[in-house]
Order: sequence, then C-alpha cells, then structure tokens
Amino acid sequence: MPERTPEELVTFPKATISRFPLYFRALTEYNHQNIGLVSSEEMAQKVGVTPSQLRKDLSYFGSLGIRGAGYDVAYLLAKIKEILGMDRQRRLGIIGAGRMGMALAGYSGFKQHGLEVLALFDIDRAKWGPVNEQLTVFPLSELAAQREKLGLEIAVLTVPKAEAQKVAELAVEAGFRALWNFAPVRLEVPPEVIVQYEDIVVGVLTLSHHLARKFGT
Amino acid sequence: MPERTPEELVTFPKATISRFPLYFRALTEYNHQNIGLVSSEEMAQKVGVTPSQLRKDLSYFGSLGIRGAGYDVAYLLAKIKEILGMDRQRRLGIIGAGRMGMALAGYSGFKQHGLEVLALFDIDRAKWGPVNEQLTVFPLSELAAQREKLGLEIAVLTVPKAEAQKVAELAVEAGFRALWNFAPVRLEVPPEVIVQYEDIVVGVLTLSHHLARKFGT
DNA sequence: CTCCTCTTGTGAATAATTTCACAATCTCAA
DNA sequence: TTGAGATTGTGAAATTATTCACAAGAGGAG
Repeated sequence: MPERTPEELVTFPKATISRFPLYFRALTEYNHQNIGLVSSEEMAQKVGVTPSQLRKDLSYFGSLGIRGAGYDVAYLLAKIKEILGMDRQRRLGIIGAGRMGMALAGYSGFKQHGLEVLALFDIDRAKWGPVNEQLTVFPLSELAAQREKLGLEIAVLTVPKAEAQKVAELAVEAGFRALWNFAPVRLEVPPEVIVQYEDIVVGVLTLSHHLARKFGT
Repeated sequence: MPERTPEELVTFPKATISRFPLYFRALTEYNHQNIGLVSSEEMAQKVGVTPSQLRKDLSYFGSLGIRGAGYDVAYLLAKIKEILGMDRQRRLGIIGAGRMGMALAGYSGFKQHGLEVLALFDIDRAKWGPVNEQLTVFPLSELAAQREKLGLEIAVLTVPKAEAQKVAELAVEAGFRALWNFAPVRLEVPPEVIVQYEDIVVGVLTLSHHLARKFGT
C-alpha cells in the first residue's frame, strides 16, 4: 500500500527562494502584456540573473517549462505562487505601532503578493483604536484573541531592541509560528517557530563600504 | 621607488560585509557595558554565527585580535567603522516623498550608523517645502544643486517602478555615484555607479514559503 | 512522417563560501 | 623567566552554490 509520497525532498540553495519574488514580478508583467510564453534567456535578462541559474532554480520544483518553446507564463506564475505560499492570502499582525510599524502597515506592495496586514498591536494605550476603516491598533494583551479571530499567521516585530525577546515570547505563546523580526537582535524561540530577520541598514552600509573602498572615502 | 601599496587586495565573500553591521552593533553594546575585551566565541554566539566564521570575516581585514585574549572592543569597533565607511558621516538624499520615502526619512536607526538623511525630492509640487526643522522636500529639478550644497553621496530611490529608471538617470546626471534602490526593477547605469537593491517582500515571502512547506499551507 | 531548429532540464565541472583543526602567540601567575 | 591555559589567524578540507555543456524533447515545415 503506497504511502503518500512526500511533496518534495530535494534540497536547494537558500538563495533560490529569494530569487522567486523577482521571477514572480517579471511573470506578472509578462502576463499584463499578454505574453504567453517566455524563454529563460529573456526572463533572466529582465531580472538580472543568468539563464542557467533561472532554469536551475525552477528545476528544483519540477519540469515547469516546455522544451524547445520556453515557459508558459500563466502556468509558471501559478506554480511560483504555490511555491511561495502565495496561493492563499497570508495575514500579518504587526507588533509595535511606531514609525516602522505604521509604514509597513501602509505599504501598498503587499497586496499583489497575497499579503495582508489585518491588525497592529502596542502596549501604549494612547495608540489603541482604529487607524482607518481597515485597521485597528489593539492592546498587546489581545494578541492571542485577535490572532485566532482574524486568522493571523505572521507576527511582524517592529519593537525596540530591548523589548524584542519578550514580545517574541508573547507572540509564540499567542500561537504564532512565524516571526518577521525588524529588531536588531537574535531571538530565542522554540525550534518549530520560524524567524526571518530583516536588517534595513545592511544594504546602505554595503553601499557605504563600497564608496569607502572604491573611491577612498 | 616604492608605489603606494594598494589598500587591500584580498577578495572576500560578499556575505562577509553583510555580517559587519551585526558585529558593529554587538560591539557597540559591549562598549556600553564597559566590556573591553571579547572572544570570538562570545561575540559569535551573540550575533548568531560560528566563531570561526567571525574570525575568518575579520581576518580579511588584517589581524584585528589578540591571540590568547580576544578582541579589543574599542579597537575593533573603530576598525569596523572604517571598513563600513562609517568613520565619516554619509549623507543621503531620498528621491520620492511617498510613504516609503517618508518612513525612511524618519527612521531613527540611521544615526548610530553614521547615516543622515538631509533632503527629500519629489516631482509633486504639493509635497515641496519643509517637513520639519531638519528636512525639506525639494523639487526634483534641484537634485544636482542640493547634492552639491548638502554633500549628498547616496541617492535613495523610493519611486514607483515605472519611474525608477528615469529617476536613476537623473540621479547619475546630478552626480550621484551610489544608488539604494527600493523599486522592484533592475537599473541600467554606467559601470562606475554602484547600485544596491532592496526588496522588502523577499523576507516575508521566504517566511510564507516556509509556512507552506513546513506546515503544508 | 521526418528533419531541423529551438530551448529546457540536468549531471558534471567549476567556483565560492564555510568549517575544521591546529600552529602561533599572547596573558597571567608563580 | 618559565610554563600553563587561552584564543586568534589561517591553510586545507568540506560543503554549498553557480555555471557549463549537451542530451532530451517539443514544435513546426514540408
């Protein structure tokens, strides 16, 4: 009696997944332009990778193209959505209604990627209440109740560094299994919880380093 | 007659530089706690890398530690500032005074990294004028003049995708040699111009992928 | 149906990055 | 001054990621 075969057992470079959003957006654009078929050459050029890297990246998830022809835009788009978990809406709750939290809450780019900010949380009672029609700032104590009610899956941590560990623990207690952490600290969480770190200054300091090195200050 | 020897000829992994901001912040903290000496073991633990990776990363820039003792916090901090080009202030101009641009302009974390936002630029005349005591939104046409006057080095592109290429060209014409691009497009620029791409959704889509894969949606 | 052209999919080769393991050498104590 | 204990710095090994190069189809023309 055959077991259900595991979805995918292949391992692939971590960087592969980080290129998928690029592919997704390129394909979205081709779709808008009513282009039905695209070659790895063409698409790779557009996103700035080599054609063989694009093909290799896709190959980890099956034979998604048509030999001799290219990739079917609509089909590949659907596959990539599936791979990135965008085939269903992901609901985010932002903890920390400071400047960073509010900016993220208002970011218009989430929608096209199947992401949705449904609530903010803060300890500061002065911030509690509706932000606009869609969005309310809740007391931090409502984390578990609202997660349940709104179906939140991802907790976004935009709190000061000193608070981050404590808040992460609250989020885990409240049932979150995925944290997107903007605070510049490593978090201690149970192994089943996934943490993604975001460090906004890395990019600009990389630039600064190149300026220093290339132009000697 | 000896030529001036080139500052550094070693090549190192690109990821090395992206770990330096982590080291920088850990060291800053040790400094505040009046810890004068720290081992690679201790510091690596704190930032979440292996001790040998930390030592290797630092070794590309010379022998920065003391065998048998560890790293001198103040000395290493100074060195890392130098490597990241933080030994002098870097001045940023943000092009695109939309939500993202304004959020970055108000980000309080830049200061401790030697970064300073000195101006915003926009085509929309409704946005022109002072934002607060420190900061003004200028017409895009003033890009070159203000870059010169304020000593701006890095242009931050927070404009819509469709505008990004054109705006990049304006920035290059205005004399910028470093672009930090938040628009999800690859930019065509002359080879001497450095572009750093920032893609805010990569992190959260990575989470989404892990959710889909680990918990099967 | 066959041939020719095109482009994918993928093992193998190459390149890049990380980890290992230990010699070098510093500190401190007696 | 010497020896014990600690921790760096770094070639070499191991691992991971990218690129190459070509066989395996797919599609279209005749």
